Amino acid sequence: MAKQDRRIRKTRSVLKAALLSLMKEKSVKHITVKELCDKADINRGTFYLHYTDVFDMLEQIENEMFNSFNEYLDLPQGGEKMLTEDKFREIFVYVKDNSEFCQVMLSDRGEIGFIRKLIKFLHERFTTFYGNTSVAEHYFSFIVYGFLGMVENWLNTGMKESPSEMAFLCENLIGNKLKEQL
Amino acid sequence: MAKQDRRIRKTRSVLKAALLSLMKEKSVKHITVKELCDKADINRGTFYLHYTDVFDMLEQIENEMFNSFNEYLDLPQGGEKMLTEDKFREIFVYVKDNSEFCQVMLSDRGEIGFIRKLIKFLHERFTTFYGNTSVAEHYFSFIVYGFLGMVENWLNTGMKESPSEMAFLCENLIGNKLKEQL
DNA sequence: CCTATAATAAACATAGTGTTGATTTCTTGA
DNA sequence: TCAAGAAATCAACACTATGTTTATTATAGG
Repeated sequence: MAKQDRRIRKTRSVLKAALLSLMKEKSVKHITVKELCDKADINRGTFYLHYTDVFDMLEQIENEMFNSFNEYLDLPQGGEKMLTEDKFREIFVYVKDNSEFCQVMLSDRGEIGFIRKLIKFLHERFTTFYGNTSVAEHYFSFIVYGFLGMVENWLNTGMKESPSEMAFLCENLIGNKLKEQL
Repeated sequence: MAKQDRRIRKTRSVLKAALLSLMKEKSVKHITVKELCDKADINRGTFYLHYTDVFDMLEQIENEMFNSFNEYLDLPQGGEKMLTEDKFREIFVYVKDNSEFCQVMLSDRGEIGFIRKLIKFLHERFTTFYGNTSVAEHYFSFIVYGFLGMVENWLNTGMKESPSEMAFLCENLIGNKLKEQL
């Protein structure tokens, strides 16, 4: 897709900043188009040129984020996509670079669609280890959600460990110990 | 608390049914007080005698659910509260008995506050196994989220396994293998 | 049966919504 | 650099849902 008009980029960017800022104070469900536009100093009519409502806007932002996340990860299409320690590290780097956004979106001010998209995203990029029995599926869900839990905990405890350290923990836990045991 | 007036119970119950029913069609964020009351055949003014808005209503329902869940689980106050296989089974029984509600609330039509409350609930009722180092905290989050993942997967695949079977899987995974390994 | 209280009905001001048309400002590429 | 096209603004609009109030009716429970 061609690069879009600078005015469009600017409008969306300032609206995005305003939304993120408001979401630090209150849940997205209580944010109105009016106050968002006031905050961003954007004509309300302009908002409707881009989005249908606040939730639609958040969803578009989420989708952009997942697209950039996907490009960044650069996993081979089709074939085996099991995450290696390197890929785990890249994920933690990405999360750290977007920590402000991720933290808000995973908090109770966010919107459940983000978590659902994230689980789906991870689910598609982890590889099942142990066939496709229903038990294996349960274990697999356990691992995917568990990984999300570690990311969330890392974010909420100030990201004290480096991405490499976190990747090591993940590889150790998911890639080795669980694999041996299950 | 004393048992409340039958009319109150009836009003709330019919509103709750209407909300759940609407949430099967659309996300809670798009449900208005008006359509909810129309569906429930309740005067809109009556709604405001009980709740401030749809989100407030959902939150009250969530809280009632967690209170009943907590009573049902009947864990000893204060002391060690590590979940045993028996308790795991009880959780799956409870989820099954409330599967309609749980499924909607965990879907993208639900509200993120429910997941946050649920994680918090589980977090408080699992016992940490390995001290309180930051690494242990990460593993602990992994387990709590992982458990939620298994519950969600079980719900979304038609609850084919019995609660006892699921409890066995959990105990095996969380109580034994991970404990030995970490 | 009586009293208290919950639910109803109707009306109201208000705020936010979503859209429109005319106008101004800005961007881009020739 | 300038012209054409597109985006943003502004003001106005009808509309819908909100939240509250008042008077009235219905019902629960002692």
